[in-house]
Amino acid sequence: MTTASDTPTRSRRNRRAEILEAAARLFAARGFHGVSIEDIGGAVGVSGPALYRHFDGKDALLSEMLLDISSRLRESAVTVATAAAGPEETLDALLDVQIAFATEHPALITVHDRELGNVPEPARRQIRRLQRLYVEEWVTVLAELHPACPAARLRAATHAVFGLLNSTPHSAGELAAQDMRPMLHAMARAAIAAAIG
Amino acid sequence: MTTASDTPTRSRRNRRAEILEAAARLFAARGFHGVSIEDIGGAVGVSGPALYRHFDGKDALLSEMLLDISSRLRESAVTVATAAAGPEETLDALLDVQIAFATEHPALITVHDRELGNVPEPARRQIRRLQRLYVEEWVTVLAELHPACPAARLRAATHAVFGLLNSTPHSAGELAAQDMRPMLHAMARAAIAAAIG
DNA sequence: ACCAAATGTTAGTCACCATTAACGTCATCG
DNA sequence: CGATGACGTTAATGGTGACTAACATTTGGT
Repeated sequence: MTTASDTPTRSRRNRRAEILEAAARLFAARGFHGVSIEDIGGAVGVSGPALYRHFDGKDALLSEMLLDISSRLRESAVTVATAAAGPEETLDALLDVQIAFATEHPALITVHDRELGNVPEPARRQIRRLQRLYVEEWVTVLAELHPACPAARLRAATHAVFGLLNSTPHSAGELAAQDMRPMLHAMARAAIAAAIG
Repeated sequence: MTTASDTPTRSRRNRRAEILEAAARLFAARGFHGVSIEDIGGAVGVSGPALYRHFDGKDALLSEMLLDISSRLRESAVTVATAAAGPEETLDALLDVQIAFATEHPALITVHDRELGNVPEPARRQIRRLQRLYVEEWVTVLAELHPACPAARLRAATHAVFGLLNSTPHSAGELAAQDMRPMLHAMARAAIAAAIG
């Protein structure tokens, strides 16, 4: 109804990506089971079963979406962690990665931490693994900053910080991104210091 | 299959509450559309359409659930705000209310900020209103602590703090509640100070 | 121009699910 | 007792939605 039938040339280009993006937006808004194949097709200008030319099914679409998100996050974290000067700088860089992702792709973040339960088993394990590795990247850095703190506490604090940073989809529109990002960074920094300091 | 058929006397007592509790757990785990009436009935030992003796339908059940949650939160906030000595104490009390609710009823918190979109219109508006009033309770207190800070920033910071506090369902089992609660309080306090200070 | 792969379309099919109907049971209260 | 209402049960019913089948159309390589 709104988008999609722009240029007929673009259609051939990256339908897959277009579908994934539209599906993410819809899943974030109404939940996996609240969105039909027809809805997703309609959002990109094709209708219904055309999606089966690009994906094995609705489950496969979700699996690929979450796998992509968790891969990207983890990869960014690894890059940042290896290229860093010290734990303080690494933590700042990790925060920036997560904040950038959350503010630039709110729908992906929303889907990422709501819909894992709907991913069928082969992929679910892998996504969980990537998520765990991502968390461990944070925990490692935090442990360097405060070796005496038990790992369980560091992990819990990390999840709390994710909750803080991933709140952007909920407060969309309240504040401009240019104001939101440094505020989130400062809040997260202070929260971490309070948790493990 | 698991619970429910304990005492036949308890059955007559509070079926409604039992149903609401089971439904909350299921909705939190699989999402509103991922749970069938049959599932909910089965979870309390009756099967399927028996629920219609207690609720007008699946939508009505969700509406009542969210209305109850937002009412309880707002009422607690009002109580705390009127009985308080000063803004600092009020803020501490508000934090304790939210932390207690989030750690004691993780399923309710999860449903509360995921499923509003599935509530039909008469109730949706009312729930939104209660949620807005709850947020305003926080914003009012924060404004007293820092009058120069623009309201939009206070609102965004409040949402971020909710994200932090409501992260408990995600980090369930990492840390004992007795350790988790003061840590969340300290993190939230520090995050607020960093945001508006 | 011709073939094959890619990409769509529309019309089934089949399962699931919310809701209703029609029909018991049992306790309470007159 | 006997009726009434609370609470359940098992069969429809009707709609929706994922997926498949059968049938175009386009397109790029030869």
